[in-house]
Amino acid sequence: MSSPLRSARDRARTEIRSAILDKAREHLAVEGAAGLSLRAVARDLGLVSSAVYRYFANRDALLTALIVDAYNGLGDATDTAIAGATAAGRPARERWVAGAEAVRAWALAHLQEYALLYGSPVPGYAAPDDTVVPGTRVSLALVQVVRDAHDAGGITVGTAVGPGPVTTPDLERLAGLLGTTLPTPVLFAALLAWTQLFGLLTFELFGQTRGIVEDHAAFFHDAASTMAAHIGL
Amino acid sequence: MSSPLRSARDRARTEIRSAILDKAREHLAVEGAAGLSLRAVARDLGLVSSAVYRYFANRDALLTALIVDAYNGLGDATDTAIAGATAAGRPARERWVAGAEAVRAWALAHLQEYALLYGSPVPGYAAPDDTVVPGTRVSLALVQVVRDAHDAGGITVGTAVGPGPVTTPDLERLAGLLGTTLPTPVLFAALLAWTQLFGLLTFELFGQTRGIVEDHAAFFHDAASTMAAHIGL
DNA sequence: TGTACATCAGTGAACGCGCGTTCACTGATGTAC
DNA sequence: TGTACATCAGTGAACGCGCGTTCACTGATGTAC
Repeated sequence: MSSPLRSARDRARTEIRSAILDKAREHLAVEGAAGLSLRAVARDLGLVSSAVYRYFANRDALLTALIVDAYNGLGDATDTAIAGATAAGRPARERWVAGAEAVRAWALAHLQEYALLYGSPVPGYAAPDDTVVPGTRVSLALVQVVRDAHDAGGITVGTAVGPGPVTTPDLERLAGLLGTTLPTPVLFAALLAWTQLFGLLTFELFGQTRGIVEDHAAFFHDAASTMAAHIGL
Repeated sequence: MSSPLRSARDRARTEIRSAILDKAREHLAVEGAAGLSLRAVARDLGLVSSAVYRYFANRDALLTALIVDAYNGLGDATDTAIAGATAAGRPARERWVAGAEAVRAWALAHLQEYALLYGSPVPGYAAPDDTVVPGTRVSLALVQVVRDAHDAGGITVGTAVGPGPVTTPDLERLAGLLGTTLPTPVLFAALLAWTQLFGLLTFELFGQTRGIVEDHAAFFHDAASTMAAHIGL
């Protein structure tokens, strides 16, 4: 507290906390969330299982930390990709595709973490509020591309079918929540693209498109471009 | 074998087998696939755990039976809905939407079974070949609507962005597999709609759209119509 | 129709396993005087 | 700078739990003569 440098105890604390998280991520990658065990993680670190309780209140707290980190990793990857495309002066559609492909790249590299975020809910685990904000990062990054394009006048609304009379108020509420003036048909298309993006990834990662799609990267690229086109980018 | 009526033993066998499956489905609905336990199922049926092994070789065999039944339940529901819409003389787009909404209705009524089929893979479980054919039923039912419409000349291809040069051969291979002459842009759009349909459902069921979409039924309806429009129905 | 044997559903005990969490403890690190 | 006390990371044993699977067995059902 009084020292400008953190104490040895303090340093050790953060280091070991990360070591636990890293090892837990390793286990997650092999066993999945349901098979993640405090005891196994402790064992692998040469710790006694009860020692982990100095760092995480219980198994759920460890899971929550993993979820928050995963959301942030995904958020960072997407932000970086979009920022890069923006810096390179790429048009909105390509920025959107770059963001989408960053999501895919992260998901492929972190399969079980992706499953933790977007797969079946872990039975008996209720995500606490801490996970909400990091969880919105990807969606916000992607919708920001659409907002920028719209602000620059670069969106042509021409979707065949838009939202119906029941869905429209829902979208207006959402627009208010986002503090944006995006027209509802555009927001509708963006929402659809969002669900499609993750639907596609989930199918690819969980093996539903096995035997149907061969070149997943190419298919994803074409799909992402199509989504962007539907949004009007 | 010689008797026209099945023996008491035989009847008991099929009945108890179904009782085990029913109880397993109940447990699945509460605990999820990872928490499904042979012992708990046996206990609830007043059986000793080892007795279950007279009916299923092991836990994985039980899971497989649940998966096959679930795929068939979903397939039946979809077939019935589409057949009903066809019998009522509804146009192709409405037939597609009817099929999609049947998938949603089934999924809502069988959340954990849906998760078993389309959620995170169960760690350590590899679905055997028996599950492949039932697994394709929904997709085939939906694509059949598109084929019928195409055969009747009812498809207007006008998608903004189609498949690229890498994806096109993939789609031609798939068309061959299906034994259809659907143009690749239509097949591409159908594939996208398929992934979007399940992406949307997964988001709704797993709570990703909580706080974003209020009236899920209406949103789904609008989304399904939009997908159909993108296919050209 | 009656008897002898074969089949097989269900039993109960056991094997060997891993899990999350609690708790009194020890000894090293940090802090206040 | 040195000492006394407070903090707290890590220990090791224990509690109580549930799991999948195997195996020798019993007794009822089915079958062949």
